[in-house]
Amino acid sequence: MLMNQTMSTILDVAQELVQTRGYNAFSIKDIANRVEMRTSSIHYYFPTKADLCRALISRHRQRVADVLAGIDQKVGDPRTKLERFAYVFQSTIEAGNRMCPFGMLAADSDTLEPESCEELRASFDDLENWLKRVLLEGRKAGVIAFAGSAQHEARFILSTLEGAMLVARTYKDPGRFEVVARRLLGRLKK
Amino acid sequence: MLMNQTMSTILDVAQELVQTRGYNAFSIKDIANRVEMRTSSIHYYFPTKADLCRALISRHRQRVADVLAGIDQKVGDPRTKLERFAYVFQSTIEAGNRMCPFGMLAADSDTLEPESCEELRASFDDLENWLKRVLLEGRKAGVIAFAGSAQHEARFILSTLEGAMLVARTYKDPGRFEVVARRLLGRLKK
DNA sequence: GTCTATAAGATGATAGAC
DNA sequence: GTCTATCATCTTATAGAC
Repeated sequence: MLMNQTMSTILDVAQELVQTRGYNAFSIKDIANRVEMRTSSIHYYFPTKADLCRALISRHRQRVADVLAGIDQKVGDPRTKLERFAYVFQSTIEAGNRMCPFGMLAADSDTLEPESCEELRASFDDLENWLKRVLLEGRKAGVIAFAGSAQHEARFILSTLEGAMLVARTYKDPGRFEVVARRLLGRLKK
Repeated sequence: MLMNQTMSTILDVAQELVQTRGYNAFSIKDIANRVEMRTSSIHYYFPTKADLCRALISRHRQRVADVLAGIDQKVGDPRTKLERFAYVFQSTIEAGNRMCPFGMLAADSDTLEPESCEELRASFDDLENWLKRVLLEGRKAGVIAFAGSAQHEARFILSTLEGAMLVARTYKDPGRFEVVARRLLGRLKK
C-alpha cells in the first residue's frame, strides 16, 4: 500500500489506540483529535474503519518481518536471536503498557472483517515460522534443546509471550512479562 | 451479590458476549435482544454497563474458585490437578471458540473501571495461587519437577494458557490450544 | 487535502405508565 | 418488574465548499 506521511501518522495513532484500548474501544474521532484533523479527513485517507484496520495489520506485519530480518542479519547465535525476539515484545509493554497489536486484534477477531482476520493469522504464521527456523538452526548447531517438533515449540513460545503480555498488562507491571520470558527461554538451554 | 434467575440469565448472555466479542464490542441492546427484554429492563437489574461488568467478574471469580475447590476435592494427584486446570481452559475454547473471560477483560482493561480492574487482578491472583499450591504439593510429593520458584512457575503456566487461547481463537482451532497445553504440562514430568 | 455541515443509526441511560 | 417513550451523546460515514 502506497503511503504518505499523513497516512503514516494516522496509522501510528490508530495502532497505539489498538494496543492500549482495543479495536472497538476507540473512534475515528479519537484519532482525529490526536492528529488534529477532522474525522472527514481521516475518512479521506481510510474510507472506513475496516480499511484502516486492514492497513494497520498489513503495515505491522511488514514491519515485524523487517525487524526479524534485521535480527537475522545482526545476530548469529540462535539463542541470542530468541532473546532479541522476546525483547521486541518486552519493549512494547515497557512503552506505555501496550499489548502486541496482533495479540490485541486476536482478542477482537470476532468483530473484524474476514479479510483482516486472515491477514492476522498470516502474521502469526510469520512469527511462528521465524521461530521454527531459529529453533532448527539452534538444534542443528547444538546450542538449543527442545523436545518434539520445532513447529510446536515455536507455537508454544509465541503463545507464552502473547499471554505474558496480556496478563502483565492488567498489573501494569512489565516485570511480570520479563519473569515469564526469562523462564521461557531458560528452558531451551543445552 | 444477591442474584435472582433473571440477573443470572443476563450475566450468562453478557459473559458469552464478553468472551467472544470483548467488553466494548457489545451493547446493552445486544443483551436485551438475546434475553428478549427491553434495554430498560436490563438497566433495572444493572443500572450501568460498568455495574454489569463488575457483577460479571465477581461471579466468574467465585465460580472459578468453586471449580478449583472441586478439583481439589475430587483429585489427589497434583499432576492430574494441573491437567484438570488446563482442561477448564480447553473446554472453554472448544465451546464456541470462547476466550477466558479474565483474559478477554485483560485485553480491555484500559477501558474498565479501576474497581473492575482490581478484581480482575485479584482473579488472576486466585488462579496463580492455586497453581502455586498444587506445584508445591507436587514437588513435595516428588511427582512434579520445575526449576525456580513455584510462584514464577505458576505465573508461567497461567500466561501460556491465556496466550494459547488468544492465538488459537484467531484460527478457530482448539487443536492449537491443546498442542500448547500438552507441551506446557509435559515439561513438569519427573 | 482539509474543512463545515449533516445524515442515519447506535448507544447508555432515565422517566413514568402499567 | 417490564414496558413505552424519550434523551443526549457518540459513531461512522458522506456531500460539497474552499
